[in-house]
Amino acid sequence: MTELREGKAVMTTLGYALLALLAREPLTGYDLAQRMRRSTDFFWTARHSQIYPELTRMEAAGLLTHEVIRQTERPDKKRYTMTEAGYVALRAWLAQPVRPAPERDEMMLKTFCSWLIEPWEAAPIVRAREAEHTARQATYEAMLADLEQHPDVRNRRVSTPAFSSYATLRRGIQYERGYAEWCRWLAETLESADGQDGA
Amino acid sequence: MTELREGKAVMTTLGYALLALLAREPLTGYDLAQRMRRSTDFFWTARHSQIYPELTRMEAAGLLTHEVIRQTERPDKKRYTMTEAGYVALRAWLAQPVRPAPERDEMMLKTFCSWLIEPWEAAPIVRAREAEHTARQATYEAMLADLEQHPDVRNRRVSTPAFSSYATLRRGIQYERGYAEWCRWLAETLESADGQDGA
DNA sequence: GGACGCATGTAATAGGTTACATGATTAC
DNA sequence: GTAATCATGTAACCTATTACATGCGTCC
Repeated sequence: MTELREGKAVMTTLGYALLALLAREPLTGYDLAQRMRRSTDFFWTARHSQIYPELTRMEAAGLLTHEVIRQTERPDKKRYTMTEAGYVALRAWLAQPVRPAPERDEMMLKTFCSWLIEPWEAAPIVRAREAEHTARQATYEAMLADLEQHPDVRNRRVSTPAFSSYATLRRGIQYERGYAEWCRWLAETLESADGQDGA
Repeated sequence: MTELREGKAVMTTLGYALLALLAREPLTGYDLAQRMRRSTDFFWTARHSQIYPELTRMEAAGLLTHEVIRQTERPDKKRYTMTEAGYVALRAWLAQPVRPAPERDEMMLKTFCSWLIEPWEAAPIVRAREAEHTARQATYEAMLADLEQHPDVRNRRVSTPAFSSYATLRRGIQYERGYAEWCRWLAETLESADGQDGA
């Protein structure tokens, strides 16, 4: 049996994020980097500079294998495929409880000291965030509309990749909608309070 | 004029988080560490090992000063107070747009590959998260009830620390409620799907 | 007697970002 | 010509966590 952690190579969350994507289809490091750059539909981000070394480490640990795809018009690429050991590791991780994540939200931090600036100064920043969240909500909703057509989603076949994507998307939409709503409330409060409440 | 960044000491977000707390009242490193350990009511976390050196750096940059409070029964402590330069720096940061934060949510990551395990295996993990978010929602709601008694909040005096705390708390509650709701939906779907949808 | 709270610090390591590096093809 | 996409990698740096370190007083 090939052991997973030889020297001191313990799995990182990034590693599991890569496995999460590779569990669905074989991908190259470049593909993975693209999916992890902007967190649309996916909930973990990383740059290629972090991904390439991680893939190498994971392959050394026996969780992945790769095949080189030679190309003439473009650079050659490595397509990574999960091994059985990879699936075992991912399933083992899934069964473990979720570790509480440290909350770090710059918008909230600014809101916390928004009393230091004038309402008319603060309001536009809040409005900008509102627009961002509303836009992302719209993007997610379009993706959801597509996914809802999928038979696995319609039939609530929960043990399918399509349903899992559907579940995360629902949370994404809820998150963006909620954030946008809160921004709207705060912006309106700041705007209406402006004038009658000086520094 | 005392310059803020002499060598290469640029402000970090942690620095602003510390200023955000110190803008309300002078505090010791220990006090700050306590407020930043668990993100109840506050939205930035850090350990004391990160806080103490940062305070030293910020004082060197002229944003803070400290006075030693001698104690006999307990160790002496340093109480940090913001300087005018500190307020200027914090306000300047506040006026800048919020940088988009990388989304990293382990629960979402697990949901994304929940199709790999049986519904009856996934459901308890989701239920555990639901309980956590519901509990935090309750904590925040109790804090909100208190804050709503505050005259600055009742009169919508937005340029007060009390109102700023109120605004962040509202978002906190909304966040926890939303997350809990989504967990409930997912858990129920997984539980009801169990049996009629095998691997 | 041992754990916990007060109170401050440093050192080692892990995790993540930015920048450096290369090189072909395609689109404006 | 200039930028963008494809494709992979390394190096330097910054941020954050874990662990090490000290020492007194109180509570169980």
